[in-house]
Amino acid sequence: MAKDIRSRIEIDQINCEKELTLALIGGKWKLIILWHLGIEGTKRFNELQKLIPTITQKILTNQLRELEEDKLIDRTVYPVVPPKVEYKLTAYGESLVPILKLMYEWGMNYGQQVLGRDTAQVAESM
Amino acid sequence: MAKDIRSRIEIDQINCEKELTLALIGGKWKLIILWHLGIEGTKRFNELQKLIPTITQKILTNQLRELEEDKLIDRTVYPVVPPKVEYKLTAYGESLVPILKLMYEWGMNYGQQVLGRDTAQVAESM
DNA sequence: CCGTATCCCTTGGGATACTG
DNA sequence: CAGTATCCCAAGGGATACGG
Repeated sequence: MAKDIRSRIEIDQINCEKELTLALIGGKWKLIILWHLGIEGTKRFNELQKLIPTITQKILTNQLRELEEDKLIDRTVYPVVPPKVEYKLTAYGESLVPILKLMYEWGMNYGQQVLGRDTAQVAESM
Repeated sequence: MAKDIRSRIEIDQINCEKELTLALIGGKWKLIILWHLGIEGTKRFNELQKLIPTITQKILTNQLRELEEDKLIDRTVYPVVPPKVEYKLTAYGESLVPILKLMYEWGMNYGQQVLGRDTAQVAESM
């Protein structure tokens, strides 16, 4: 059911479908989350937390919930103690990866040419 | 000089270069502005205002200023009365258009499949 | 381990009015 | 025509603490 999604992103206020895309990836941490899941595959909650040290638990949960609601990631709960929860991209999420890569390349170029920032080491670490 | 840009988008807090890209296009109206300038070419201030009826003058000015600061658009002032100001994409702005088109296509697909929204008429109007 | 529940605060965006 | 100048608001994000 798409009702929740519609309400979350206020679809009536979207002028064009590219803004819908932006609305889905526009959260402060969503790009990194999608990137890690896209490049490195399935991750547990605390693995993501280690990969993104400055995010708080609450916000990580929040961002993951929204991505799940928007059908970009899947959440799998294993009924064990202690809890184990895994996140991975859906087909929709996967189809977004090429765009993320383009954004990455464009941003790297821009960073070097306009900001004079060499991003080689960042590129490696991601 | 890139100092202003750095400070505006708080470059230290960018984890990866795709977030830099997001930071540049992430304003509420920037995608539409870039789109119009990219597809239809140079526009005057009030032409943009007519194309985006629900934006206020202040916000339009603000978004245009930021895009200009970030070297994505050029602003040309003609010293005439009444004033005439034209906006158009820079080379950097142009290089962003393919990404916008991908976002547009992805969003249209997503809209149809996940939200069940037929976006044909929107597509025509843009 | 993987979350919720509170409380707080900044920032982006907006309504409105005025001006060279 | 193309802007500033004020004032205002809601929402997203964050610090911290607690729970199954």
